Amino acid sequence: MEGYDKHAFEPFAVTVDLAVFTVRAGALHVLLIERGQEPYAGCRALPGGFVLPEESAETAARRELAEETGLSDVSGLHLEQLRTYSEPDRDPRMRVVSVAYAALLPDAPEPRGGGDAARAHWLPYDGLGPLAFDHDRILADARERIGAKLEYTCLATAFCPPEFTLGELQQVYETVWGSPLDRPNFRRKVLATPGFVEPVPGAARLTGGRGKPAALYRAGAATGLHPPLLRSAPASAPVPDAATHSASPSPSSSPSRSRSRSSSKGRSS
Amino acid sequence: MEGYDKHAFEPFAVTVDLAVFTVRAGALHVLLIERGQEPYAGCRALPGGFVLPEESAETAARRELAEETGLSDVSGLHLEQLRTYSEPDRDPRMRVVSVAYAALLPDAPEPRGGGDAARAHWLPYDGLGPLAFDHDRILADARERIGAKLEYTCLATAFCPPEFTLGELQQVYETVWGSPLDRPNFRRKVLATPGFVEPVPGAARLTGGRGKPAALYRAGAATGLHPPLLRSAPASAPVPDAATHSASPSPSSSPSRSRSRSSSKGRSS
DNA sequence: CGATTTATAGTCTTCCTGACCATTAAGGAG
DNA sequence: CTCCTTAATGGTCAGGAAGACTATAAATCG
Repeated sequence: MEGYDKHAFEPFAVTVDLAVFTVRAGALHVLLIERGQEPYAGCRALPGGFVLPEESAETAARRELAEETGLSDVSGLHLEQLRTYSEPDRDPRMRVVSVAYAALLPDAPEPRGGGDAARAHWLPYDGLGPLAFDHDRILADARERIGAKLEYTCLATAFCPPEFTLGELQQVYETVWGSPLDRPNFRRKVLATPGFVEPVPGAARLTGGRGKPAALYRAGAATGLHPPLLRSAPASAPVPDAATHSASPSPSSSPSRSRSRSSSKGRSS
Repeated sequence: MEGYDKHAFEPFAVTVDLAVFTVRAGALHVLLIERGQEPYAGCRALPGGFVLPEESAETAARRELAEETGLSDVSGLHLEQLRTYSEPDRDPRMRVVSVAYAALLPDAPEPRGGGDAARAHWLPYDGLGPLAFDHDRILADARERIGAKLEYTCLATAFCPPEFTLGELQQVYETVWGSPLDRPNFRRKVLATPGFVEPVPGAARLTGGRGKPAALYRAGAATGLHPPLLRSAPASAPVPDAATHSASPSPSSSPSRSRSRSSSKGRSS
């Protein structure tokens, strides 16, 4: 980072690639385009494009998000930088460095609008064939990142419409993590976290028909989640077993008597 | 990510910037260079450099790490991509996109060796003046990332030499987090986590002189830490208090008896 | 030697969570 | 209308993890 004039440097093309997720019908969906030309013609790929001369990558990502989804206002959507992919051979034509972003959408309207949006479609994450370039890896990284952030942030509400039920929120977790959660426990945890959700006063929604109507909630002001809401088995970083460890002396403390208190966490007025 | 031939695109310079950390004398130190020329002449900056035509950013980062530290073998060091900084005006001379990396070193030998290494020096993280370019922000992001990863990974051992005591490991946490930990509890947690550390059979080290010799440990095979070892107060994602949140139907429950105990983290007395 | 320092070994209590069971409030079948 | 099903909501209970200590062991220093 010094002496620009002295060293020769290669010019790179810089692009952004977007992993755009939504939850539809209980399944995780991704926004993909079908490539019309070589290389990888006919293959699916992540939406994306070049970073323009006067743009930051962040700006370019949000612009592309608007173009590809056809949505007029993407300012409220969650968009976060994932990481940058820069293998020299990741694009056979030339040297392209790509900054990947992950975005979350509440509902999943099929993209419509001019130009780019027409090419994009929602596809279920599971059962996707191979994607163009290194987009398989980008997409897998994106899913893992989102799954991890659900644990210790309030990000899940980004998948939900402005008003939602706790059942819908729970389904976000179950869909992204791919494992079911206990409903009462999930409820308890969410409601005990100050600022995660706030109830909509008199509202309730009939949940599609059968069953008791569910109360509606809005996203709260909190962004972090302490303590976190952990997945049972970590998908990304499996603890390598350590079969022969001799730790944990087992406390064997006398069983504490019934706890009458309700004990929520947030307080501390 | 399509039609390269049809669109004009701006060539960017791509660089890597390194936030290299170590723990020395109980304080977090960073490897910095002093710039010799404009812009920001005389300012401190993160080490870094251009990504070469046939390199990935990862490769470039490791090469720069070797060059700037003067170490002959950096293959075992922890190096992870942080994020990419691409504001159009971040370098006044030209359009430069920088991929930032964070690296962790066990001990902190003053860099020596040819060329680049001579410019680099360890400086305490606390009390640093402003850095060149947007390196303040990169450095702050790096520290936050490392602090967060200590919570849910076994990363802390990357700051330690091959054999270390639990006291040294604890000091890593305390230094990066900036808050003291209870020693017996820390011990219990680390030893109860399979694969975090493994004891070196007959070894013990006199801890600088006074006190009982501490047992030596090596880093284990585990990478993840479940359940995590949480900081008490999140520095990065402070729950926005939610002063006026009306959520959580309120457990009523008479205000849980004042916790008579100290409640602050540092031990009392 | 005793005092100090540091490592290590417990104890106890509280809080969080997973696994349940119970109740309420809707719709649908007969 | 009544019973059954479905889903939301409200509880209980036991076990585990973590915070807050107290106690003991093994070195060095004065």
